[in-house]
Amino acid sequence: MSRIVSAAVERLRDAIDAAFAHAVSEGHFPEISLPDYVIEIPAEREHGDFAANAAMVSARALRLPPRKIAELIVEHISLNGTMFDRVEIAGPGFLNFFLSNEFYVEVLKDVRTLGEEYGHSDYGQGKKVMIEFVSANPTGPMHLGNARGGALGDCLAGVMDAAGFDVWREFYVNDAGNQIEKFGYSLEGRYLQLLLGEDAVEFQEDWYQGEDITELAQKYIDKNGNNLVTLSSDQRRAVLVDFAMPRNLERMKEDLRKYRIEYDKWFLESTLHNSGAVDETIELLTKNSMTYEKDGAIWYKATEKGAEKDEVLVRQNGHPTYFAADIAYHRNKFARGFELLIDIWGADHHGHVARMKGALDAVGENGDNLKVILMQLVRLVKDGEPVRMSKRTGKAIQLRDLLDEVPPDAARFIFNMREANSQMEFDLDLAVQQDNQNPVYYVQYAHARICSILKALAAEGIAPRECTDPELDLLSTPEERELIRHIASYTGEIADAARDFEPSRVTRYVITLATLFHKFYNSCRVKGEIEGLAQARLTLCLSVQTIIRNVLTMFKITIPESM
RNA sequence: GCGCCAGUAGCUCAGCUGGAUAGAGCAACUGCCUUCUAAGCAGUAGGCCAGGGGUUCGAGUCCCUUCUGGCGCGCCA
Repeated sequence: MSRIVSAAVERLRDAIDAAFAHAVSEGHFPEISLPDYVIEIPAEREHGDFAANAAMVSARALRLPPRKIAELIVEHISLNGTMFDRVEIAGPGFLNFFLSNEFYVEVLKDVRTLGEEYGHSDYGQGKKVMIEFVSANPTGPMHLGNARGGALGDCLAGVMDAAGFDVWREFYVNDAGNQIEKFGYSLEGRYLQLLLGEDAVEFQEDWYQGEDITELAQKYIDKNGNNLVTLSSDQRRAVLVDFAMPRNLERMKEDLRKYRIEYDKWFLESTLHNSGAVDETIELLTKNSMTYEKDGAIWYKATEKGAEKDEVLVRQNGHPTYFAADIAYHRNKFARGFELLIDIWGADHHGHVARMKGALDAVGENGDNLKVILMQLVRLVKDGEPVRMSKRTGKAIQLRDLLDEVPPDAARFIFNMREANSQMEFDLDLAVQQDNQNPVYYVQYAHARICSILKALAAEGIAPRECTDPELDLLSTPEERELIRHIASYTGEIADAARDFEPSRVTRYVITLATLFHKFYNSCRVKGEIEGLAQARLTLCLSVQTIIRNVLTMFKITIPESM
């Protein structure tokens, strides 16, 4: 478990607190406790490796100028046993601390020891977390939003796993309810039109218009002919849905596999209806006085939980709504032992979030244990122009269209460069480019370069070996120091990304790591240096290589040895 | 009308619980390969952080307000 940075900060804080207490005991300060202060990494290198604002935040309480307080703290501080060897007072009263050689040496030894475990932590304490993502309707192909949701959910799962959560990936299949009804009518319509002619059925406007429906109907005919024509409409639709939906699901699984997404479970909504879980949930809400009847429907008192209006649970026609089933589904998740539920939804569902949390409270669960990540829309751009339609089908861009053009490496990486909650532009030209500015290549290239160094040295009979502390101390150029500091912050970055449910933090982290490595590469050589320094730099290269591998593995992106 | 999200360089976006002179990539211009991969690096230029108030030692960050954009407000999901 790499805790070097947090341990360093912790010990620094202890030292500052002790210095303050010491100064109080000598009567320099009144007997008050030090207010909360921050230890952070300053923007400017000259301002040290870490800076504390303790003197400034306590100025008012102590009725002393910040710089005077800072001076007294510095006079009484002991840096023995910390990872720092120097402190300066700067600006309005910042305490700027400088890391000692010991820190840099320890970081590199840590990465070497931990290897592929480097970056992992017990931040999540083994908490069982379910990430439900994509969950596209099985009535048709997946769209571009599903592409973003897939990359986001799968990579978040990787981050949470690394941060010490017990992660489960799930896809909720809406194989019941209204849209399945509509799916049935749509299939039936096309089926009859194909056999009896266009005018046999009036194809309703709100049915599924996509060509995939016609294709499925045609497939059924190819296989079974016209055996449904004489059946009742109910029977016909049931047979067609039973035929078509598994095919749609299979196709979705196939597309997602191409996208390198595998789920622990595909959960069928129909099982909730069949098992009585939906009815039971409605009964429970009724028992808790959270429902009433109006206009022949059963309503949930959402307004009692702060919502603007109440919601229908059971329609006039006796069918439960999506909302009712969704409450039952989330109860089911908790019942299976998941302590934290993460749902990834399109931002157009934001109105549903508060309702869902409130409803979970209403059935005796804690709505706070549901975290909904809202994902803003993606705008596809090509040649600087927005792309709405697929060239191939003339219809809205599908996940499949995207993967036809963009390699999964690039798609997964680019979708995770932006925060979920920001509208993003997906530049097709950039994603497709194999040969220049594509950010995923930038990172992969750093890895390939490291492999290349290793190969070049191996050709001269030089193999990496463990370095002594004095040898690692040789890594003292600004580029080397900067790189090592960034390496040290990796574990914390993973934990922060898990805390914020933001895998994009890790993406940006690894881009910066690649940048710092490329800078190092351009200013320092490995091959040809004296043996000790060459080995120390080799250790540094291997550390970078380890982290790039860990990140790309976590994000399921390929790791090329040469490019 | 009400609600949610956003507005930072020409473009796409960072800016961690408020901290010191606001950053990166792309696009533009200038340099760097007889030496470990130039898919790289160094440099120049580019900003009233949408506008206006406020909170405080200190605001891109917090509060109020106006403007602009996206999305919601179904017995759809």
